[in-house]
Amino acid sequence: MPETATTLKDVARLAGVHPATASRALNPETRLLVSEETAGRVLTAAAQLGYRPNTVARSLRTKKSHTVGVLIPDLNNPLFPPIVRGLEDRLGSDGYVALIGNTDGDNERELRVIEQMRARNVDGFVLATAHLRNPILAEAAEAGLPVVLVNRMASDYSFPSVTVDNERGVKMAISHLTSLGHQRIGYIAGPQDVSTGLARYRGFQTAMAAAHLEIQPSTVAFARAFSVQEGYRCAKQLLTSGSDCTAVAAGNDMLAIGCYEALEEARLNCPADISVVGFNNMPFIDMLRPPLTTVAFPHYQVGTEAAQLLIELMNGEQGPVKVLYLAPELVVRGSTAPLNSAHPAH
Amino acid sequence: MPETATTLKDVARLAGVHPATASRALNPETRLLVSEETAGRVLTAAAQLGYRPNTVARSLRTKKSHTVGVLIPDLNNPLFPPIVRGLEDRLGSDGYVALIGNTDGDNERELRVIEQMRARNVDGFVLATAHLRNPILAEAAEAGLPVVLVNRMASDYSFPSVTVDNERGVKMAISHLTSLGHQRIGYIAGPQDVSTGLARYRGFQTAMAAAHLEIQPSTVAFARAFSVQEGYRCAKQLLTSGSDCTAVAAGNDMLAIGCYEALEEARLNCPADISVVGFNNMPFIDMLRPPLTTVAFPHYQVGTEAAQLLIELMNGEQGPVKVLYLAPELVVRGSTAPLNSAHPAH
DNA sequence: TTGTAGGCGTTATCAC
DNA sequence: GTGATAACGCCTACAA
Repeated sequence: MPETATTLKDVARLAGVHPATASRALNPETRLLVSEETAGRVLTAAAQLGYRPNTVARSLRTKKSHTVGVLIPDLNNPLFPPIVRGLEDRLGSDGYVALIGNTDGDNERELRVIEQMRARNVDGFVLATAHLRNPILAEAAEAGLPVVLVNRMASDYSFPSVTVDNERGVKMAISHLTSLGHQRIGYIAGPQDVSTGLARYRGFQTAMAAAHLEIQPSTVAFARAFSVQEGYRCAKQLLTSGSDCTAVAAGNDMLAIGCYEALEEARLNCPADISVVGFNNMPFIDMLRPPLTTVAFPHYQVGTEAAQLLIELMNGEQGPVKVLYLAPELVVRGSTAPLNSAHPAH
Repeated sequence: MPETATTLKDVARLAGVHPATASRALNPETRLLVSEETAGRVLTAAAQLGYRPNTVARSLRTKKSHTVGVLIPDLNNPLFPPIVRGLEDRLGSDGYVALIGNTDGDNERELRVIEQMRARNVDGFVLATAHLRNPILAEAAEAGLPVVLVNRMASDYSFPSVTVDNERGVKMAISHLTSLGHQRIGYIAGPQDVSTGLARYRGFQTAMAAAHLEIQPSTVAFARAFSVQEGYRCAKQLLTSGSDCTAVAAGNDMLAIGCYEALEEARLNCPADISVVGFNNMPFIDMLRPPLTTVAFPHYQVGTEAAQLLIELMNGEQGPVKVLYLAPELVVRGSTAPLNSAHPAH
C-alpha cells in the first residue's frame, strides 16, 4: 500500500496551523514572518511526518524549476565528464539539478533537445556546443533565459563563458617544441567553425610568427571534427605531403591519438622521429605509449566556475558579462623529444 | 519583453474551443474523442502559436514526471558514459529524461541524491551502484517505484537487472590464459560487497578448478575499490608475495591499469614476463601499451536494455521479474602471450 | 462530440 | 503573526 505522500496540508493539520503558515515556516526565506514558536511546531511536525516538499507543485507556482539544461556534444568524449561533474556539484549545492543533453554535433538534434528542456521549464542553459554563429543562443537570450558558454565561446562578448586560454596554450606548446630545436612544425587544426578550433589555430600562427618560422601550406591539415579518425587522416596527409615535419601539434588530444595511429602505420617512432603535442590533457591520456605531452587545464573547475556564473545570472544579479579564462599549463611527457639529426623523418 | 509563454487557453481561444477540448485534441491518447475537424483546428492553432505543453503543470496533475533518476558511482569512470548514453537515448525516445546522480560510492551521498530525486517525483530509478545489501532498494520498492539494476545485481531475483554474465566472462579470460600455457595465475579481485566483484571472483575460482589448477592464498589480492591505485597496490602485493605468477587476471580494467604500473615499476615486461587480462573493455583501453586483452560487453546496449525494462515497469506492465544477462566476449590484444620459459618471472 | 468544474500542492496577496 | 483565498497550467470525471 503506497502511503500517499504527506503534503503540506498534513503538516499544517498536525501542527495546528493553516497551510499557508506551514509554508512560510518551512521556507527559510519567509520563516521570519512567523513566530518562532509556531515555526518550531511546524518544523517538528514536518520532520515527524517525513514531509518532503513537492517540487513540481512549487515549480508550477513559482515558475522556477531549479533545473538547468546542459548541452554537450557527447558524454563519451572523456573531456566532458569532469566538466559535467563540476557543473553538477556546484549546481547541486544550490539546489539545482542538471539535465544532460547530447547533441552529437548535430544542429537538428540540438534544437530538439533544447525544445525538450524548455518544455521542462529549465531556468538556464550551459552550452558546451556553441558554434561560432548559433541561432539558438539568440533565441534563448531573447526569451530571457540565462546562458553560459563552456569550453567554447561566442565570437563577441555577448555571452558569459568559461574557457581555457586557447591561444596561450598553443603558444606554450609551440615554444616547447622550438626550445627542443624543432623548426618544421606541422599542425592539425580542429574545425574552424568552433572557437576552440579557430583560437588554437590562431595561436599556432602567432606562435610560429613569434619564432620567426614560416608556415607552409603543406604543414597544416584541417580536421572536420575533433575525432581520432580525423586526426589519423590529417596526420597521414601531413606525412605524405612531403612536408618533412619533425614535430606535430594537434588541435586536441583526440586528434593527437589519431596522429599516433598514423605514425605507427608509417613505422615512425614517436618521439624519436616525430614529436607530438596535444591539447586538453584528457583523463587517461597519460596512459598512452608514449604518454602524450599536452596542454592541460582544470576541467572540473571549468564546470564549477560555469555553474557559479549561471547561478549568479539565475539569481538575477546584474552587471557586465563575465568572460572567464582559465590558465593553461603545459604537461611535458614522453611524446616530445629534442630534434635528433640522427633520425631524419626520411 | 519575454512574451509570456503560450498556454492551452490561448490555443483554445484561437481555435474557438474550450480548453478541455484543446487538451483532448492535443493529447494523442484522447484525440479520437474529438471530431477530426476541430482536432485539426486545434493542432494548427497550437503550431501557429508555437504552443509547448507545460510539463510541470501536467506532472502535478498526472503524478508522472516523465523523469527517471540514474545513480552511478562516478561519471568519470569511462565505463559509465556509454551506459548513460544508452539509457538517455532509449528513455528519450519515450519522452523521459534522466537525472544523473553521482554517489562516489558513498552511501550517505547516495541517500541524499535519492531524496533529491524523489522530491522531484521521478517515475523510476536506474541504479548502477547497488551494493549487495542495500536498504535503499527496499525503500524505493516499498514506495512502489520501479527500479532497474544495471551492471550490478541484487543477491536474489527481487529486482530486474541488466548485467554482463560476469562468471562466464572470467572463465573465458582464464581459459585464454591456460590455453597459452599459463598455470600460475594470479587474481586481483574487486570489492566483495558488490556483485561484480563477487561474481567475477567466483568465476575465477570455478575456472581454475575446471582447469585443475590450485589457487594459492598468495596469488589472490583483494582490492578495496575498482581503482587504478588499488590495482597498483594489489599487483605489487602479488609480485612481492613470492607467488611467481606468470599471468594476472584483474577484476576490471582499472585494476589492470594499476597492474601495468606495478609491472613497469618492477621492470617486468608485459606480456613477455607476465600476461595481464582485464574486464570491461573500457573505451580507450586499446590505446594502452600494450593494448589490454580484456573481456568486453556492449555497454551502450546495457543502457538501452535497462531503459527498456524500466519503461515497461513504468507503464505498469505486469509479469515476472526480468534478469537480463548479456554475453561477454574476449578481446585478445597485446597484453597476453604464450608462457615463455626463456623469461621466468625471476 | 463538447463544455463544466474541480483539484493536483504550493505560494503570493490579501485581509484580519 | 496568521488565516483565507486564489491562482499557477493542465487533466478528467461528469454532465450536457
